[in-house]
Amino acid sequence: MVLYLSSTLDLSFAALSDATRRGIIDQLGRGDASITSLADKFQMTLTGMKKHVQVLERAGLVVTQKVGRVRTCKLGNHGLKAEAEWIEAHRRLFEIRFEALDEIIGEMKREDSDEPEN
Amino acid sequence: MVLYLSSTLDLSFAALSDATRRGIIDQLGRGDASITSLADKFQMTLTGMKKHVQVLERAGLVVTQKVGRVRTCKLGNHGLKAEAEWIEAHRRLFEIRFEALDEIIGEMKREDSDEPEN
DNA sequence: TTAATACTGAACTATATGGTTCTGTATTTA
DNA sequence: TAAATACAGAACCATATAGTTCAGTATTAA
Repeated sequence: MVLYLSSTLDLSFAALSDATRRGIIDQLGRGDASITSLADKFQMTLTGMKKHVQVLERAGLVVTQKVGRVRTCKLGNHGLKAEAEWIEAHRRLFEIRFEALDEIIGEMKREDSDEPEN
Repeated sequence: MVLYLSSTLDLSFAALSDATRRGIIDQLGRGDASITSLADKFQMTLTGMKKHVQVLERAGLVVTQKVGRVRTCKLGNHGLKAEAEWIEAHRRLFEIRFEALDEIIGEMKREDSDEPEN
């Protein structure tokens, strides 16, 4: 289980690290969209938007298809499963650290109340 | 709920987009570590490791403290909550798209079986 | 007190990101 | 057929990342 050898996580987390791209995902959740309509919505040049879409595509989060002169973008069949799993597994890890900390604090308090109040 | 205006998600997802940094988090889950020990573990120069730790620190995932000449790194009280929430919310979004797709496929099949087999 | 350790910071390299403009091409629409 | 639309791609810019080396400082150990 060598989680840190996955380059798909590299690509998807990198894709999600930009607010515009997270916004594109939100938007595509409401319905498919052309590059132009996304560029309008996010006030960006067509070329700029195309690059964002490419980053999302490389990560498998978005798929596109060109029909005629319009390239339509939609959410991919990615599902964010591996990402959710990584995050959940490591949330537990962070929690464990705090539980350990709580124990230490608990012990300190117990020791404290054991001591005679002089 | 303008999710795409959060720069904390930018920082944390960017921090998580590198395999070495995800590995550092794994390692710190097993116990606190100095920059040197992490550099050894990940076969990297001290300076290179310090940069990775700084990225994790900026994202709040790791905290460090220098005692004497040793800087000790530990997991921060971050908890990956916002990240988990974003991912979970959007997993549902991807699922909805597929449910919609399933419906379409279902309809296609029904239409198919409705048609006389000629 | 000298030597080793652990870091800090500057400087450099190569590559990626996030954006632009400008030019060209294919497809529609009028 | 001519004009408008939608994109593709090259080139450029500034900044960030991922790494290095090299020189310095502060601690600790011998």
